[in-house]
Amino acid sequence: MKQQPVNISVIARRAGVSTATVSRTLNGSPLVREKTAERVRKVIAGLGYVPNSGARSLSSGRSNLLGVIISDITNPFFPDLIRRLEHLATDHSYDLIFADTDYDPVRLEHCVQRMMERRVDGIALLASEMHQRVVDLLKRQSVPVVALQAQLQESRFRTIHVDYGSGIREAVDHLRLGHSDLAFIAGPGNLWTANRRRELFLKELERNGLKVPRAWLLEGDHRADGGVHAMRKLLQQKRRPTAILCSNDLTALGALKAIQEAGLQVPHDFSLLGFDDIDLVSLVHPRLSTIRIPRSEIATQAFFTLLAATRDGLMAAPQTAIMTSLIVRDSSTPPRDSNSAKRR
Amino acid sequence: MKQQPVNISVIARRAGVSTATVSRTLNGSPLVREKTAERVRKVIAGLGYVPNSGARSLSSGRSNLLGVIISDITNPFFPDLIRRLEHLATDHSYDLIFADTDYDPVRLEHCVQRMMERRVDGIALLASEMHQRVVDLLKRQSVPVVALQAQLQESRFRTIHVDYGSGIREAVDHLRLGHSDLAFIAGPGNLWTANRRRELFLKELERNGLKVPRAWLLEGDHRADGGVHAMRKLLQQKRRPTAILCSNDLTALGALKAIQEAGLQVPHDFSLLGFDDIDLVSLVHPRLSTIRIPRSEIATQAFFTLLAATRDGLMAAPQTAIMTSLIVRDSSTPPRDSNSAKRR
DNA sequence: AATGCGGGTGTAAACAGTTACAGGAGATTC
DNA sequence: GAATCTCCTGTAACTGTTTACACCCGCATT
Repeated sequence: MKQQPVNISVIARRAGVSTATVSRTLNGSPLVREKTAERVRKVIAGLGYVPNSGARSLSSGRSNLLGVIISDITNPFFPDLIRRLEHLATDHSYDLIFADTDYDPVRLEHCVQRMMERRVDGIALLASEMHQRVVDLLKRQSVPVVALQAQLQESRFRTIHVDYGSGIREAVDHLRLGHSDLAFIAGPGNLWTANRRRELFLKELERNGLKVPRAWLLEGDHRADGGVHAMRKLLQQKRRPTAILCSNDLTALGALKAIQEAGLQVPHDFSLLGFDDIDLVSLVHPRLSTIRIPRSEIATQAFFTLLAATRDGLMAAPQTAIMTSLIVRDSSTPPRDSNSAKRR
Repeated sequence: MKQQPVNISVIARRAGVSTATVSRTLNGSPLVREKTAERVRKVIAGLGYVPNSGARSLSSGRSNLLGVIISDITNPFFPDLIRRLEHLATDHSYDLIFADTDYDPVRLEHCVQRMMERRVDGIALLASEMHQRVVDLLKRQSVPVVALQAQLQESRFRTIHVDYGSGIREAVDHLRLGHSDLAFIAGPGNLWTANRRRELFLKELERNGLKVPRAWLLEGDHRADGGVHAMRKLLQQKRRPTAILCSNDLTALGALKAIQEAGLQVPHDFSLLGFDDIDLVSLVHPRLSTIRIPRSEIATQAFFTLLAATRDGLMAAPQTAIMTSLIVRDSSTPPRDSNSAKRR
């Protein structure tokens, strides 16, 4: 004697109405008399009925699911982003299905495939280790996509434009006055966003008549370890830079660790700059100066872009560029000519 | 002229078979002749057909979805856990739907509700701000649940038993030899796990004939800020402890920051111990000693417990207790009588 | 009295799969 | 030569909702 499942028709029978009326009540349709709706709601509460969203999306064509794909949830930049996204989503009665590619393009492909099987209403593609296969997959189905990069020129994909340049300019301006020997620890070579940052950094230096020796242009992996290793390599060289800019904060934290292990000090021996402005950087000692990327704005823009793409298709989001900016803390010496009031 | 959707019957028609055969091919049933399956697969690839998992779970009764609920993805303890869980899930062709309660019992309730609507095959309840309403909700539906706490005695819920005691014992033993003035910065009072840790800590001290003055028993919030504030309060007191144990690593990091801001040093002025062993603690200077909770084991046990609960219902997981243990790094002075070889 | 209107409700056909059951075609057994 | 078995395939019922459409009823207009 299997207990019979509580579905919409059981509710309908018990409330003495049709399934249509129950459905309408559930969806807050104005086409139900308040008195009827009340009765239906009472039965629902009484039986502890929980609508089946699978069936729901099957017949309505909308899944109320959003897919989020990131490279590495272990990087504190992402949890924050996800949290914001999740709150936005649930506030609009969407659920989030989540995937971590671990920087692996093959995993990415599988993620996308699975999300399409779930018929997600949109995908926020916050990883940047792209693959042509993935792009093809996405193009084939017509699911809205927002990505963090301009790399996806495919018409249909909306992209969130982050202006790394503004922050990098401020950073170089900030350092230039006290330093002329700058090093850069880049991110992994297969990440679009990492390459972009390096590119802009070099371009900005050039604009200032500076040049980075090959040996001071290192590659990390956007994790702390990469920063440690790169910095150790830097410390082994006879000639050393006086300031170091990193492709992200974790890298900078790793570099800081390597510096401290070597018995040296920041900012006395090196000025150090991160990128992202994760909360962590103001927790360590000295607190890191960094280029802030406003995560919350990214989440907001990603979400509403997707929302706009699903609802009717009208009203595209404003799509303003997201600006980055320098946050000066304690890991970088202020330019020599700054007034002493700025020192702590 | 709307383009017609590619569904299973289109595939069937094109391949000259019935939908049943396509379905069977899709699910790798041995009841299809290899030659037929091959033909079907070719058509599928040709049309770029993506099965609809909503419809799938509607008729099969299994959603291949797992829900994960945590309190605060911003706490580095969780991303790691989630990552592991996600990898396990995708390896077994499950998807993860994710929710962050933000320590709010009401959010928790909504999460659970939404997950039940999705007909998840199981819920990993990794948050501990429980509510009777939630328990009732879960009891009503018969969805498998694993929780991180013994609080849920409801027969049906599987729980993962983490033995905080073992690590705490080691920690107190470690500190006892050099210190007798211990303070504890607890977690938020509505968290079961936090209360448990405090309780066990006090019990362990008592066992050693020690006692914590009321003023040295502070409450944090399991974030860095809480640690900072608690530590500042501690620093204002005339009489100060010589060692501080914290309810989690973020709290300890906050405390460390407050100590350093006050111009004091760890471990010279205070020994400091964290809890969790997030990667971060070996990134700061000095690296924190801490009580390790093996996250990966928790994820593994959670996942396989759920898996066992869905598949047939047989073979319950081993359910061994997960042991915690002390990891000594640089933030705690070794006991006075230890030989000097241990110093760095 | 006929017509129109609109709010509230029911009927039944989708939606896209899975799967119990039936059955056909060969091969094997009696 | 019939019965049985095995392997493969098809038919159709079923999963739980949404929603287009039809309909009814009471009221206001003509």
